[in-house]
Amino acid sequence: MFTYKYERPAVAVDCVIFGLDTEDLKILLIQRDLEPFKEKWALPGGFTKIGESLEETARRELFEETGLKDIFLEQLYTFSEPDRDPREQVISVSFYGLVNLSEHNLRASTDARNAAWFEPNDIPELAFDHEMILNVADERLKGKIRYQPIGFELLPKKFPLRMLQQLYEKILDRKLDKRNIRKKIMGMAILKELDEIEKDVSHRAARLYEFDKKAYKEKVKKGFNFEI
Amino acid sequence: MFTYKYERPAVAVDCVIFGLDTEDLKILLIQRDLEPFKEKWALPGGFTKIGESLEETARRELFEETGLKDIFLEQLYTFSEPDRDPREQVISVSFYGLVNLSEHNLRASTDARNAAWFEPNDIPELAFDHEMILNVADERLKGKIRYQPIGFELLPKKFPLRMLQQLYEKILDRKLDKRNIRKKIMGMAILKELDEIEKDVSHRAARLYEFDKKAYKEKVKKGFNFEI
DNA sequence: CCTAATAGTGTCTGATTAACACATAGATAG
DNA sequence: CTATCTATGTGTTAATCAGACACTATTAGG
Repeated sequence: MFTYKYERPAVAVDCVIFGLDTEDLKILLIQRDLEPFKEKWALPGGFTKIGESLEETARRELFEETGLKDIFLEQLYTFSEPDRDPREQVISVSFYGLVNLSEHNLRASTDARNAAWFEPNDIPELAFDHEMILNVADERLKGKIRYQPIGFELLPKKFPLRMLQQLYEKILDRKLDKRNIRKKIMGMAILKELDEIEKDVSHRAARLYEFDKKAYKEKVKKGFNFEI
Repeated sequence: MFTYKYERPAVAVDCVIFGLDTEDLKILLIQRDLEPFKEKWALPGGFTKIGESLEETARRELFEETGLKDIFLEQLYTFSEPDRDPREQVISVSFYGLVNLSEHNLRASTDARNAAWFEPNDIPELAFDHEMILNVADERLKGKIRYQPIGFELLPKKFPLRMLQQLYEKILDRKLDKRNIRKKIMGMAILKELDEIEKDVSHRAARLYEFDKKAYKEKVKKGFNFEI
């Protein structure tokens, strides 16, 4: 038991994890096994422990609840409406994360909680104010992906240009011209062309590329700005 | 006294307030009157109380410590390194704010704390990790001012176009062409031309304008994007 | 060998941005 | 009242960038 002179809110984190499989951009949810909102789906997360930073909390909870680790994770926003949790006042610091599903698998959860990927237009009713958090994350992703090369976090390490184009079409929600986007991205010189092509496709195989982080960072130092 | 089953961090807010006077973009600091860092300069802020949101905490502390109220204020980032406060673990949710000094005055502080405006290149050594918070706020302001019409928060209600140009030159730290920036901003049609001109200037007086928030919001609905 | 599917590639047009200079209004000083 | 000073206010041109657009090449599979 711990005693303080003044009343303190609890502090938790919630994570909005976007994952790209072969087709769609999905959202990672877990099913709650405790009250309140028992059985409801919710964002993965949990209470912070003394001695850890909030990002550490987020990564720990994410691993405990879903098995995901070593992923791209950034702070999103801190939610603090006094009544957002029916039990007592809980401040939630939210994070958003990006993973490519082909290289990160959900494992059977140690907490015996269901974890699953949901399509954006098939999200169940969520616990707490998690729908609002999800919306904020969605807007942030849409806004940020045009100015920061975070899209590559959603793609496999080696990817064909078609996949990059489809990703941007999905997130920005409009068609892009193949030639124009290739021109643009190749003009940036931040992709490494590999001596490898796709396998197991029933048509002409495309060349594979990978994001050249080193080249990107060098260019940023010289004033380069990513923009799609 | 309040008792909890698990140890909890304290939760505080810190505010980075940018103010524009006739000349420079300044930062609002207060001098601490308590340990730790007694006598040192720090960002205004304080601990949150149960029942209020963090933005409410920020506005309350800002008013108590500096007399400022009804200003533009947005959440910035949440800092949570376990050792950022030498007393115990304190999570700081930071906000940044914008005011124009000609229309908001610091009042004698009820807390008997010194509050004062500092030039960016004349900031004293700060308490805690406040220098880092300040840097994050600075970057956010630089990044955001190009895509959101928040610059008007720093200007008086009625301003000549020269002032707008100087503001952007100061924040973006480069010269802008008078004709080009006028063309751009007038092309947006988000300024109302007033039937008024500057007073008390020792040269030809310039026409005054004001930001037309209503027109701006209408345009945003129709897909307009502010950009300078 | 024929078909189906996707890869890969260049040009033109319109729009946007950046560079650039001078006449005018009003205040001040002699 | 005249000269000077300071800042206002205003268009054009050239360069660059973004968007529209269509065909040939490669591979797998039947």
